[in-house]
Amino acid sequence: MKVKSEKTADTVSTIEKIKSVARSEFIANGYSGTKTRDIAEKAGVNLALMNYHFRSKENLFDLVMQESIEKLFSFIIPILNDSQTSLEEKLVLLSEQYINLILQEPNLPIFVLNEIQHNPERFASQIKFNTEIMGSVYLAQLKEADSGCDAVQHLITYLGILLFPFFMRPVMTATGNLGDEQFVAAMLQRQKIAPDWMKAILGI
Amino acid sequence: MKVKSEKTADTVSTIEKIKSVARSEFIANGYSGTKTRDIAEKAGVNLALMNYHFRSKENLFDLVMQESIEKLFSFIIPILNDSQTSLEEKLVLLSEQYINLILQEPNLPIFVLNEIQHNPERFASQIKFNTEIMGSVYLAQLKEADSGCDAVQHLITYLGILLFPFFMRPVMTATGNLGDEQFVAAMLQRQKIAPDWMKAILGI
DNA sequence: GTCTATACAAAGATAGAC
DNA sequence: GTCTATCTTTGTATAGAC
Repeated sequence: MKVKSEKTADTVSTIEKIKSVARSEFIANGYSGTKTRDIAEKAGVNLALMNYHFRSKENLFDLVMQESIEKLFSFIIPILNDSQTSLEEKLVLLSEQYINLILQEPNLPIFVLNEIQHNPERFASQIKFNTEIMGSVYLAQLKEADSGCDAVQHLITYLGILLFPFFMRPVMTATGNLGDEQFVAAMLQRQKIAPDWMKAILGI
Repeated sequence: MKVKSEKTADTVSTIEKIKSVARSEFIANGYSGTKTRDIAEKAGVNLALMNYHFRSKENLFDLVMQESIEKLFSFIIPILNDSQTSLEEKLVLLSEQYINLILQEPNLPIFVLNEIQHNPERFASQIKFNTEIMGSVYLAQLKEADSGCDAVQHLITYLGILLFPFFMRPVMTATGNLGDEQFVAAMLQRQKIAPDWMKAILGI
């Protein structure tokens, strides 16, 4: 029984180890830029183990994508659908929590959006944009704040204000305009100002 | 002489044909997602011809990247550095010309930024962010308009307002929230409003 | 100089024996 | 769970036809 539980524990940790390395490799290099041998090597496991636990590279990738899409989109849904908070409060919450989240994993947005672009129909079903976001309290509040412009526009704009700097990060840091620490500092500054910017756009 | 000029013309068109297909393939699938055989097939040329005209896949890719970076970044430099136009005029010009440009090639931004992220040091030298953009008249005018916040923040914000919707496009269209035509319509609407949004942010 | 057919090597993923 | 074999894909090199 001791042996058996150890085996189970090892199996779980091996699977998690592979998934963990796969996640960082896929996010760093994309699907086609990632080699299964690299994952196996960095996870310290035998190459064939990946095919034993997961059926294929594609399968493993789908797991990572599902997690990543969940993290990037579903994460904000509770904030968007809280009927107790005002629009202003939602803007603050979104800025705080979203930027904190992405600072932990700066390449998550471009990874997810890039892979979706390469394979839109494949991942479309996993994105809960229709009901949870398009029918959210947040969108209704945006519509109320500015009936002159489509609320979806404002939705996208605010996401862009919060996320786009992370797309530009490699450009800024690689060209030597910004150090890594300076980028983080800039994002923390942005985190505080962003809600005011959005309110200015909405005229509230 | 006639023969020679014809040969030259054919050569050019073959090279251009390959480059043209390579461009669209690389932009659609990224570097590692693109196979040389696909390029050859879609260009209707023999596979070995690619290695004859260009030395390698990497070489061909570098040409495409150089063009793409030029298109995405250097394109706006003349607008940014025109000392004859006001900040408000620059905002309008940027919105008009940038959105028109990207509507022609909607996946250009995410392609370029994604590849730069995969290989920052390699393409850093090609991005003229230091002098031409960081030292631009536009940035000085932004600084003048809002001394309370770093002008680079505003630079990034406006780029995000103009470009980020294109990153979200596959998400919107694939989930059935937006048709392709509706997306274009939304971008044309945004093209008109974006300068006003930015002025609201700047408080001018 | 331009293009084709073919061959080769390396890397990839997967399957099956142990 | 592991190791090895295999089969496919992919990038590149060569030899020669036009």
